[in-house]
Amino acid sequence: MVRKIVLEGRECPPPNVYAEACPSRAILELIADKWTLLILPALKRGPVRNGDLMRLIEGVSQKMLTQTLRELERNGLVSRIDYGEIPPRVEYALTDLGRSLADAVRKLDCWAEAHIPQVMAARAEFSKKERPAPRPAQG
Amino acid sequence: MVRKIVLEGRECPPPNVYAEACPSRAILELIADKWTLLILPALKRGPVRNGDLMRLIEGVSQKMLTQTLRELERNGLVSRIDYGEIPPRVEYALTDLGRSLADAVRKLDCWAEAHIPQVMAARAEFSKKERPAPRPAQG
DNA sequence: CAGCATCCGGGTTGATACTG
DNA sequence: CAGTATCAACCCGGATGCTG
Repeated sequence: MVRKIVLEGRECPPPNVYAEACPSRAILELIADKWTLLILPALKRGPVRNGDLMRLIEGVSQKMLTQTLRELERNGLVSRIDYGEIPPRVEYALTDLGRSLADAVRKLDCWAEAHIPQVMAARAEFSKKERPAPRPAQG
Repeated sequence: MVRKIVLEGRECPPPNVYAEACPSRAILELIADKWTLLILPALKRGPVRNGDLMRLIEGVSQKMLTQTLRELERNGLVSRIDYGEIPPRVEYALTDLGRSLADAVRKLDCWAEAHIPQVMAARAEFSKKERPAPRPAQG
């Protein structure tokens, strides 16, 4: 039996994002952000304004929203359209690059929503397992 | 007409993970973690030992590895198999639930790796845009 | 080898106030 | 409305030392 970890394979073997120095790691960390995971699919609807995003994504602060959007813009996933009006009117939209990622991200969102029952059940199960002996103290 | 339903299902409208109170948000935040994004696909290869993961995933500390694995276990995505041997031997594997998520997560990893050039290019472009006039002073 | 407890520095986040 | 600036609080995450 070869107990060696086989790296390369057609089906699923993960890529080499595991290398700390690889740029893909940095990109991955951009994606591994709770606001990114919410904002990206939200933009699939089409150009959205700042205020609309604020209202849509409950719990996000103005600071984090802008910050995340900037980061996404910097990485070419989102485009910012400033109409130069007064009062200000700015719209955010997915770029082609962003769209290709938003599809994958949306799947995660859907997964999260679709598997709430299973996860909840697992948590309950885990609690039980963790406390097999409720410390009978003394008799 | 069934068409409308099909369109809604496969097209983009994001789900209601946007509600702060919805459990899916909590689940999403579990996913929105850089180590989760690396560990999950890593387990697709089959049961893996702690040490192997440490070596595979560069830069992860023992603490974060265990911590993340615990969290994944708690949520029913990963199963922990302790062989009760000495020296200790523990293996981690995906549950069915975890497997279904790992597929989606792996796509993100692949995306990150596949789009390095585009992202790099976008960053360069962004830098230029941010500094349109490098203050040429006078000619 | 697997994993926990502890300490602690710093990055990240939220609140608030302010601008155009 | 969109966005910045500032500050304090917090939590994350690394390092270390110890256990079985």
